[in-house]
Amino acid sequence: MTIREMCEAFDVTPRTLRFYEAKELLHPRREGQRRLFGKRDRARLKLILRGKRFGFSLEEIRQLLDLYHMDDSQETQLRKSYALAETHLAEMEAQRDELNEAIAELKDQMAWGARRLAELRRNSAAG
Amino acid sequence: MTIREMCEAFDVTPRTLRFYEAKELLHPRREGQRRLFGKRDRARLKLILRGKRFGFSLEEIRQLLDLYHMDDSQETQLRKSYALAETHLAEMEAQRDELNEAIAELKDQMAWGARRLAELRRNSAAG
DNA sequence: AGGAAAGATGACGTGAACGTAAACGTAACG
DNA sequence: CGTTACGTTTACGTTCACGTCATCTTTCCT
Repeated sequence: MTIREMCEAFDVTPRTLRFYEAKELLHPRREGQRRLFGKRDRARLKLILRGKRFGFSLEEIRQLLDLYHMDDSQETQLRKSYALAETHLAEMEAQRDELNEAIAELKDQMAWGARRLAELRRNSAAG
Repeated sequence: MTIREMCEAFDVTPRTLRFYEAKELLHPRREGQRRLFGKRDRARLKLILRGKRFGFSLEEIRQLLDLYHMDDSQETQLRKSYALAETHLAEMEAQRDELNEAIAELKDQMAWGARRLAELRRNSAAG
């Protein structure tokens, strides 16, 4: 996959992909001097963009990415990755819980607003 | 509440609070020239920090904040706020769903890692 | 061969969200 | 009455995550 195809598939700019490579979040292979993105790169980019939406920094994401290819690691590295994963999992679950709470509160506020609107409508109908 | 108390209560710096005021996210009243933060400011700051954790920009948060005091608004403003709230609610629910998916995937990866670790342990015990 | 299109590198620019330092006010303490 | 502590404004500095040229190859088309 060329850089352009990659950009269209994920709605990012070439600059972004080169930037991610410079930051070692992506490692496209080269054909001559051109970048070629494979299946693995697409999987990683998907995770990167997801991580961003959750508010993780690129550096945090870079570490997280290693968790998704713990394949050929030594036990020491595997343990480190696993521990990091536990931390991040806890963070994500906490964030989900807080998000649910925020959603509930926002719904409350909206219900209140809806009542106010209905009330205003009744008054204008009466007036 | 003084700025210092506020900082300790929410673990932010004075600079941050002044910055939020400059951006019109907070409106502490003044005693002479000193800032005094009330209950309302604490509620707002809580929402600000929450919003940040969910990846919203300060400008987005500023708009969201108005949703939480739709009290004395006119119908037109109330409708606008309500519509904005619906948009944000949808975003937050989408984010929650994606977060749940991400959590599930990460758990899968960790289960896989756990199996690898167990396997390595068996091998070293055998060796 | 000539020229547009796509991709690469390098360098500088930018907006968001603060950090940090300078210079000043003031209120309490010894 | 000095100084210590906390607060203020103003202004410039910094980090992150890219955007935006400028310049240079490589490739593809006619």
